Amino acid sequence: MTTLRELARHLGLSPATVSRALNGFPEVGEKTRRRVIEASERLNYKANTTAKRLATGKSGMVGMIFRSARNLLVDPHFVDFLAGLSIGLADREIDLIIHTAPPGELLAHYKRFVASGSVDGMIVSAPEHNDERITTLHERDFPFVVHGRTADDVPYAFFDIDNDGAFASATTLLADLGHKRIALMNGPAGLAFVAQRETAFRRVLEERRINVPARFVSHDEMSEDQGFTRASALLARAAGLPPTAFICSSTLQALGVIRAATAAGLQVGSDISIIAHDDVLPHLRAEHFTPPLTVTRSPIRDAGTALAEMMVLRIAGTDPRKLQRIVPADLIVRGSTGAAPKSGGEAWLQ
Amino acid sequence: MTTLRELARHLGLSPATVSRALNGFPEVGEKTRRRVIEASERLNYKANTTAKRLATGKSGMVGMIFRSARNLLVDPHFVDFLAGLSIGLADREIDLIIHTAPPGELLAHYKRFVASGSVDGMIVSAPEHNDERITTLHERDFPFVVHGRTADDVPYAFFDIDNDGAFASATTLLADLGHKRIALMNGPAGLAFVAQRETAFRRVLEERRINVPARFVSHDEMSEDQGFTRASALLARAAGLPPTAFICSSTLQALGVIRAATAAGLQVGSDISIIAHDDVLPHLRAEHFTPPLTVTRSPIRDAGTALAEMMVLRIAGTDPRKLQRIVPADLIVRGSTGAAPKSGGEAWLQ
DNA sequence: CAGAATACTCAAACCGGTTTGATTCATGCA
DNA sequence: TGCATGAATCAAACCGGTTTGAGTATTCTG
Repeated sequence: MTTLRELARHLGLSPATVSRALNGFPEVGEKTRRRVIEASERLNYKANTTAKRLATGKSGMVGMIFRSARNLLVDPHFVDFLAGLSIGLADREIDLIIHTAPPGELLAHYKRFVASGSVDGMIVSAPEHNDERITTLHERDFPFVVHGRTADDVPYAFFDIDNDGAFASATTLLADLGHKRIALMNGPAGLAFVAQRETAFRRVLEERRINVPARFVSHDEMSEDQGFTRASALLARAAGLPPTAFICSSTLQALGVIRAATAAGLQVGSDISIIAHDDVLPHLRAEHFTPPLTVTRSPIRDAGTALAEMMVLRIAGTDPRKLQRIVPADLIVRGSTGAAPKSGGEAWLQ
Repeated sequence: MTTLRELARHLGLSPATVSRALNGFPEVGEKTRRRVIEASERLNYKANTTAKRLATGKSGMVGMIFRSARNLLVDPHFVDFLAGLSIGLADREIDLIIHTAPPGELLAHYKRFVASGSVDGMIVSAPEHNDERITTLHERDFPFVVHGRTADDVPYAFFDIDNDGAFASATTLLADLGHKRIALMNGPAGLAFVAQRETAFRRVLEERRINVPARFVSHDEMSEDQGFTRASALLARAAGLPPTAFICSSTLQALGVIRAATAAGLQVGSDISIIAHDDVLPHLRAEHFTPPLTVTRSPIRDAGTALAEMMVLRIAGTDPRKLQRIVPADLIVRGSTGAAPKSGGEAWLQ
C-alpha cells in the first residue's frame, strides 16, 4: 500500500505538490503532473479513502438505516426501490451503506450516523405520520431525502407519487361503474402513503354517499398470501354482503384477491372488479394477470433513481424546498374491472 | 459536533486519557472514567468514525461490488441472500457497503477497494470458473468470503450448497422413475454452480446410458418468463420428441414450466415430471404450487447469515481453510414427479 | 537590467481520533 | 525516612491525506 509521502519522496517532490497534481489543481506544471501521474500508476498508488475523507470532510457515501426486525429486504416493493436507488447512486459514484438497527434504537442510530460523520447524507424510506427521523435529521441540518412524504410542516426533499390522485381516480372509476360495495385492501397502518390512499378513497365515497363498514378497510403487509386470506374472509358467505369490488395497495395483494375470487367461483371483471396500485415490480406484470389487471401505475424504481439525483443536489446545498417532487400515477383500465353485477345493487349500511 | 480534544479540555484531561476512558482501557481510574463518560453524554460526544478508522486501520464495514449493468438487485435469489447477509452482519454490528461498477471495470474497483482500505473485508457472490476476483483478493491477502465455490486451488473461505449431490439425486430420482428424456433448465452459463449442477446431471445420465441432446440443456436467467418460454419451445410438436421430465435450477423456472406444460394440455406429475432446486424464496412456496413441487431444498438466506459469521472470523485472521462449508440439500418428493408416462418409452438418440 | 508579475513548489498545520514512552503521584516495604 | 513499585496521566507521534501561506524560479514589462 503506497502512501502519498512515499510517492512524493520517490519523485523528489513534496506531498503537497503530488496531492495537487493528482487532484487536477491548476497550480502544478504540466510536465510535473505527467511525471506524478505516471509514477502513481507505476507504483499502483491509490489514495486512502479514509484519510481523504478525514481531510476533506466528505465521505462519498450515503446511508440507509433499516430496522433489524422487520427486514425490508423481503419486501419486493422496497427491494425494487433499492435497485433504482443503487443504480442512480452508482451513476454519481456514490456508495450506499446499509446499516441495521434494532427497532427501539432506530433513532439513536440515526443520531450517531449524523454525529459521527460517516456519510454525507441519508435516505429515509416509508415515513410514518410525523416521522421522528425526519424531524431529527432536519433539526441537525443534515442532508437527507425521503421516499414518500408526511403531513408535517418541516421542509425537506422528497419524491412521492400522487397517492391521493391515484386512489381517488381508482375509487371514482369503480363508483362510476355502479359499484356500491367497495373494499379497500391497504398497506400497514401508520405509514404515510397508506393514510393518503385511504383518505382519498373515503373522500370519494363520501361524495357519492357510499358507505363502507370498518371491516372492509384493512391494513396488512402487502403480499399475495395476505391478499388471499383477507379476500377469502370477506367473500365468505357467512360474512354478509360481499364486496363487488376491491382496491388494493399492491399488485401482490391483487394476485391474492384474484385467487380468492376464483376459488369462490367468481368471474373477475364481471362478478367482481379488482383494481390495484402497480409499482411495476419486475417479474410481476399486471398486464399478464388473468384477466389483465386494471391499475394505477407508477414504477417504484423511478423513485430510487430520482432520489439519488436529489441526494447529490441536497448534499451540494440545494434548498430542500426545491427538491420536492410528486409524480402522478396513470390509471390504466384493463379487464379486471367492469360494471357492477346485478347482485351488487344493495349497498352496505353504515 | 464535539471533538475529543474539546471534551478533554472541558474536563481538564488529556485527549489520551479521555480516549482510553471511553474505550474501556484498564489504566484509567474508575472515578475518572465515570466523570468522562458522564461528560461525553452531556456534551453528546460521538467519536468521528472516519478519524477512528484512520487511526485504527479498521472500518467496521464490509463491501460488495455489483456490476451496474446486470443489476443483481432484481434477482430474487440474490436479494434473499442479501437479506440473510444483512441480518447476519447487523448482529455483529458491521455495516455493508454497496458499490456498483461498470462490468469492464469490475476488477479495477475491487483493487481500489482493497488498496484504499475503506472496508475490512469483501463478500464475493456468484463466482465464475477461475474467478479473477478471487485470485485478485487472495494475492493481496485481503479478507474475503465467497458465496459458492470454484474449482481453482486458491484456499479461501466459502459457503456453498452441495450442488453436485442435489442434482445427482434429482437426476437419479427421475431415472429411477423410468424417465429417459430429461431436460435440464440451468442458470446462466459461466457461473460455477451452474457447471456443478450440470456435471452431476450428465454424470448420472451417463451411468444410466441415457442420452441428452444439446438443445435440452439450456442456460438462461432464472425467471418464470424464461422457464415458460424455454419449456414451451421444447414441448412444441414441431420440436420432435418432447422431454418427459424437467430439472430446473430454480423454482421460478419451474413455475414457468408448469405454466407451459399446462398450456400444452399436460398433467404435471403424470404426463410430465418437474423437479427444481428450491432456494426457499419468501412469497414462493414450492409446496403450494399446483401440484406441489418436488425439490432439492436449501434456503439461500442461510448462506447470507453463515457468510456474515465467516466474514468476522476471516477478518479476525482465521485460516480460510477452516472456513469452508458445504451444506447438503434435502430432496423433498412431492406431487410434481411421477413414473414416466407410457409415451416416454422412446429415448433420445445422440 | 531592475522591478514586478506570474508560475511552481514547499514546509507546516490540519482533520480527529489512537497509541507509545515518559512522567507524576500515591502506596508498600525495609 | 528513603526507595522501589505500581497506578494514573500526559505530551507527542502517528494514521494518510488536504490546504494554507510563504518562498523560490521564471517570465514579463518598461
